[in-house]
Amino acid sequence: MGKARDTKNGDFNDAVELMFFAYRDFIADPDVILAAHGFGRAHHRVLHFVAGNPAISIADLLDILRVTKQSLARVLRDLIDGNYIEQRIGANDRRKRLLHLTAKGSALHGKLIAPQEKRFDEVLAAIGPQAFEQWKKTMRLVINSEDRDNVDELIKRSRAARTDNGK
Amino acid sequence: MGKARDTKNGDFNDAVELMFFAYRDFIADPDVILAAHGFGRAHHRVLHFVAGNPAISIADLLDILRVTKQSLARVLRDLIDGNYIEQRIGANDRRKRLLHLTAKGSALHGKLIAPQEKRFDEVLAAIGPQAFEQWKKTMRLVINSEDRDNVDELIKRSRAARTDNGK
DNA sequence: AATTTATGTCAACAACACTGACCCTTTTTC
DNA sequence: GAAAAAGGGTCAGTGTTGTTGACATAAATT
Repeated sequence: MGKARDTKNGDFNDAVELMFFAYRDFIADPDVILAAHGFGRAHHRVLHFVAGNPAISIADLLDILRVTKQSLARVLRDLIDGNYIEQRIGANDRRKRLLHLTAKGSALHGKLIAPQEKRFDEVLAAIGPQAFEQWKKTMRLVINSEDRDNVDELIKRSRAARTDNGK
Repeated sequence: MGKARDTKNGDFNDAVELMFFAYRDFIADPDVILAAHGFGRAHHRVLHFVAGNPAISIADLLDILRVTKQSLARVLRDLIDGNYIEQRIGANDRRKRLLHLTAKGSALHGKLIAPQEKRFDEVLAAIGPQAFEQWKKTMRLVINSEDRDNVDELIKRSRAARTDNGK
């Protein structure tokens, strides 16, 4: 009932609004490019996580995306048929179909992520590297605590994948 | 091609990943509650923005949600029929159907937003009020520049709506 | 040899978005 | 006052992306 408590609730509500609008604009960027290729956001997500996790298995990809394999199969089929992604049979375990971007897939992924990185480039320019680092730490805390380590790993792998490609 | 440039690109890619996972968990919270009521995320969004903008018109709500009126109509029908939202004919302009939450709608909205506010309460506890404010400023900059003032307005109205209800 | 794992696929269904075409009522404009 | 514009409602059809459930195949493990 005190003033402090009202302000506090307001803070959290603000955070909820900001999450909605920031994500809305962030995700809207690639839509135009996707539509030109006849793809949707589901295709984008697959492309993105295969880009960041070369040689990822179907099961691991399902774990990241948290969708059913039937749901993944549809968009993955489009991407494989369109020569954006290729499957390689696992050397150790020949049951696994390890996913890789083709040159075509890598090019599309680059186009899709460009406006999103540009968006954060502008944010960084506005607030400086220190505040940007703080923002990233905060965003990490928004993630479920039990998943934070996994996300750390994903980000690490994604960095490595980018360096390997000399990108 | 220098080391600094690689690191910089890595930063932006990190930001993209963080947006994805943070939003995924953030939005997953209310799903269980929604499912129990036979509602989906579209219902949640309508409920949320009517809560924050009492007496909002259909056109203004469409502008926030950025969906077609046919798409809105379906979920709005569910919410009105279920007595979560009521329409009042505009006093000045009798063409308008101004939307309000009923007590039932307000109660459901409260239940839906609770886990999300709790999530940010924990973030605040972890990083402190100053870093939290900085995070909010940064998130605002992630929003399209032409929309930031509108979001400021929405947040202001939402605060006012909450104070009026003595919440 | 039997079981489990990794993956693929068929079928049906539901939520939520879209376009396009109308309609009615009310307000504004000429 | 008539015509046009604005606000809203609705019907019909379609597409993407998600779901369950069932079943199939090949390869690895027990």
